[in-house]
Amino acid sequence: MALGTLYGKMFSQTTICRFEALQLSFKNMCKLKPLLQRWLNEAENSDGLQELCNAEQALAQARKRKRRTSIENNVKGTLESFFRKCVKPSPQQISQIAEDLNLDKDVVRVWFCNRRQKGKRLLLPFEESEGAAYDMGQALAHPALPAAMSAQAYAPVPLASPPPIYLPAFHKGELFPQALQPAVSMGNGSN
DNA sequence: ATGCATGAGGT
DNA sequence: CCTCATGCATA
Repeated sequence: MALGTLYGKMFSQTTICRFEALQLSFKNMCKLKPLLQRWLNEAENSDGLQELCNAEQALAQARKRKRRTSIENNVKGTLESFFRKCVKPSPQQISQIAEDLNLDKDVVRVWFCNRRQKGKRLLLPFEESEGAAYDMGQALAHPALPAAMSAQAYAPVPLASPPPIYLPAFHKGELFPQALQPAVSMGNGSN
């Protein structure tokens, strides 16, 4: 709220949380860091006193948002398997899947959109310069999945040497360290 | 902390 | 329709 009244930009608990957990895209984090850091600095030296800046949340949400449909776990599992076969199904395939699972077409479409987005925010940071425009959909989480995906940009791994490119179970905090460093110094309030 | 949703900007 | 940045609603 304070952030909003001070810089005009308001952030939700969701965004703050995802920022702290480094679960935003690399670009997104870079954009947000300066703002959050600036706010944090001022909030510290100012002896916390402007916290009282009114925050009228004229929740004039006249918009009728669709209620969050809850997908059952077993159904999610099925969707996951479909995703592994094809990360970007055609509208027709989506309709098909939707019918199979007895779900709304849009729900399935959005599920795939979100699934792809989820996969990207963790992998993108690894992409080094170069024109390495892989389409790596989900290299992590599946150390064993030679799927039939039309791998077109993957290393022409001969045979006999398991390529270590499948990063072993890593943690969010181990991703882009150069960006993490400055971020870490923000959180600890003691010293 | 996260899952499903919305909307803006692009094809 | 997609990607991306975001967030309401809920686990």
